[in-house]
Amino acid sequence: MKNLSQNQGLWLDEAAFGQACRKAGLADTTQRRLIYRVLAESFDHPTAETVHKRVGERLSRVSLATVYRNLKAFADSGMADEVAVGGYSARYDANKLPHQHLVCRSCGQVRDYTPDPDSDSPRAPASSALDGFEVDSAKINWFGICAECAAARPSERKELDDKERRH
Amino acid sequence: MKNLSQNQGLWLDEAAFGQACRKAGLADTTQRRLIYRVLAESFDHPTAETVHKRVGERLSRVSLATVYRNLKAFADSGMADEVAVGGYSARYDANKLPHQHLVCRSCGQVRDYTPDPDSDSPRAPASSALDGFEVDSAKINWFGICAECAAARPSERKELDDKERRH
DNA sequence: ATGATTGCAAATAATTTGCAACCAC
DNA sequence: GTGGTTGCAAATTATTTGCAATCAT
Repeated sequence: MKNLSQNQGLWLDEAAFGQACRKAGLADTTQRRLIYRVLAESFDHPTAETVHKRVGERLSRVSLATVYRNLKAFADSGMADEVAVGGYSARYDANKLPHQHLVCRSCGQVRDYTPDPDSDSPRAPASSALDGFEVDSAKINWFGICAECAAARPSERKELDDKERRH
Repeated sequence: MKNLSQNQGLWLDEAAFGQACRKAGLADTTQRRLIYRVLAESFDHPTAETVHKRVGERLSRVSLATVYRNLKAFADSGMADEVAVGGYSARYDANKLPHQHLVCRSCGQVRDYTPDPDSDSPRAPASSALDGFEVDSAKINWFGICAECAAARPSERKELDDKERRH
C-alpha cells in the first residue's frame, strides 16, 4: 500500500478528509475513513465489491451496504467521482484532478490519462451551440486495447469478467 | 414517428439493416427489425425498458428479454452503441456518426452534441503518452444543467427518477 | 442526548439464462 | 431440415432499504 505522504494532491489527507466530511455534513467514522483511504489508494477505479474486498483485507468487518452507502456519499459530496465506462457495476475514483480514462475493450481495465494541459484537452463546447445547456464538467473515455492485451495473441487474451463486459 | 426517409446517415435503412445483420451473422427477424427501428428513431438514448415500452406501443408482443438480447447484439456488432453516463441502467444509441453527449445532472436527459469538426473536437491522445495503449474511439460526456431545469426554480425541478440518478 | 451511521437481512432493480416452441435461411 | 431466435419464467447480479443497536458530536 502506498504511503499517504506520497499524495500529490490527488486525494484528501487525514485533515482534509475530516474537513471535507464536516463540510458535507458527514460524521467522521472509522468505516468511512477506511473506505475513503482504500479508494484513494486504488488506481484501478474499483467497484463497490472490490473496495469492500480490499477493506476486508485490511482490518475491520465493514459491511457491503456501508461501502455502497459511503461511495455514494463521497460521489454526492464531490469527494470522489463515479466512473461510467459501461458494464453493470459502478466504479469509483478518488482522483479529483482533471483527467481522462483509457478503457481496454479486452480486459476492461480503466487507466487514468492526464493530457498535456494545452494541447490535448478538448475544449468545452461553445455555449452558443448548446441552446441553454450549462456545462460544468466533462467525462472523457478513450476506448481501445491495452498493451498487455495487444501483446497476447487473441486466444491468450485475458477474458473479460462477465461483469466487466458490455462496452 | 419520424419517417425513415429523413435519415441522413445516422441510422441503417431497411437494406443496410439486412446487410449489417448478415455481416454480423444475425438473422433478420421481425422483432430484431422492430427493435432496431424503434432505437433508430429514438433520440433520447433509451434504456432497454424504454425501448420495450415503445416497441409495445407499436405492434407486437416482444418480450423484454428479447429487447435486452438484441440491444446487446447491436452493440456487439457495432450497429449501435451503449451510452454510459452513470445511472443504474444501460442506455443505447443507434447514431453511429461521431458525436458527444450533454447529460443533465438534474433531470438526467442525454442529448447529442456534434462539435464543430475542427475547433471543438478533442484530439486523440498522443500515442507516445500511452505506453502501448491503442485508442480506437472516444466517448465524451459533458455534464451540467439543461435549459429547462435551469429555468425552473430548484423546487420545481423535475426530479430524477431513482433509476436515472447516480451521476 | 441527539442524530447520523452501521450491520444485517430482506427487498428491489436490472439483466441474464435455460429450455421448448418457432422462424429464417 | 438446421441452427438461430423468441417468450416465458426462474436465476443472477448489483444495489438499496428498514430497523434496532451503536457511535460521533
